[in-house]
Amino acid sequence: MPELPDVETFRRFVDETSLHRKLVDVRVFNRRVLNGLSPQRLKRALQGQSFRSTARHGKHLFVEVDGSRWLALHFGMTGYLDFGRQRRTGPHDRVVFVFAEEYSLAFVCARLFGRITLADSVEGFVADKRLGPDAMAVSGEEFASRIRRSKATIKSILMDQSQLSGIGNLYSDEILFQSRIHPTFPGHRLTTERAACLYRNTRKVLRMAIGRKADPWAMPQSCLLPHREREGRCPSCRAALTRQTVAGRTAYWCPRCQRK
DNA sequence: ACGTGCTCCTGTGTGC
DNA sequence: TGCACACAGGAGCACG
Repeated sequence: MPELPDVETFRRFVDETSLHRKLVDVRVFNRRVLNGLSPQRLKRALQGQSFRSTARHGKHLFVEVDGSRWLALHFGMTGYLDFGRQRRTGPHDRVVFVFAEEYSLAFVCARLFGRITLADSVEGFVADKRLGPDAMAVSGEEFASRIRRSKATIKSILMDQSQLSGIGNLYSDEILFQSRIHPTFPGHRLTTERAACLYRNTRKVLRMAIGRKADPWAMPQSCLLPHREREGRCPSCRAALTRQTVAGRTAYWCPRCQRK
C-alpha cells in the first residue's frame, strides 16, 4: 500500500522524530528484510552515529547516516514506521533503531515484503534499481514523452516504477478517474492535451494525498478513493463502479466517466 | 514490447 | 466456534 504519499508522510515523520539522535543499537528481528545484508554490517554502519537528513524517490525512503551513507527503506505492502520512548516491541517489528534515552524507531512490516538496505548515494541507488523519475519531481515534458512512447495500458505505465517512480494501484485509479481516462487506454494513443491533463491530475492527486497524510478515506468525497470498494458508486454520476483486474491489479473506474 | 500469471508473505474478512 | 479459502497488492520473474 505505501505509495508516494505514504512514503512522503513517513519521511516527514522521520524528520520530526528521529534526526540527530545518537544511535545506540540496531535490533534485527527478521533478517529477510535486510536482503542479504548482515545484521552485523548494518549495526556497524550505524552504531554511534545519527540520522542526519532524509530524502525520497518514488516509494523509497532514504535516511542519511553520518559519513554519507544512506539507509534505503522500501515498505512493500504493509510496512510503516513507529516511533516512541520505551516503546514496546510489537509482533511485526522487523528492525528497530534504538536511540539514546530509550527512544526508538521501528520498521514494522507484517508481510515481510519491505526491505532495508545500505546505499552509498540516493542517485546511485536510483540508477541501480533503474527507477524512473519521481512522480512529483518529473517535468511535464518528460512525463508526456514517457507516456506517449509506450504502447502499454495507461494504468500499467503509471504503475511501472521504471517509467515513473511512486505511483501504485490506489493512486493510479484516482489519477485516471480525475483525468476521465479508461485504465486500459494505450499510452501512445493519448493526445498531448490529454497527457498534459494527466500530468496536472497526477500532481494534484499526489499533493492532495500528501496533505491528508495518505489516508484514502480522508480524500474529498468528489474523489474515487472514498468510494473505491465493491458496490461503490461514482461520486460524479452515481454509476456503479467497475471492478476488474488491469495490469495484474484490482482496478476500479467509472464506466460512464472513463470511456475508452 | 507487451500482457499474464506466479511467487514471495500474512492479516483480514467471508462463507460453510 | 472453527476451519478453509479468497483477497489484499509492491515487485521481480518466467513465459508466450
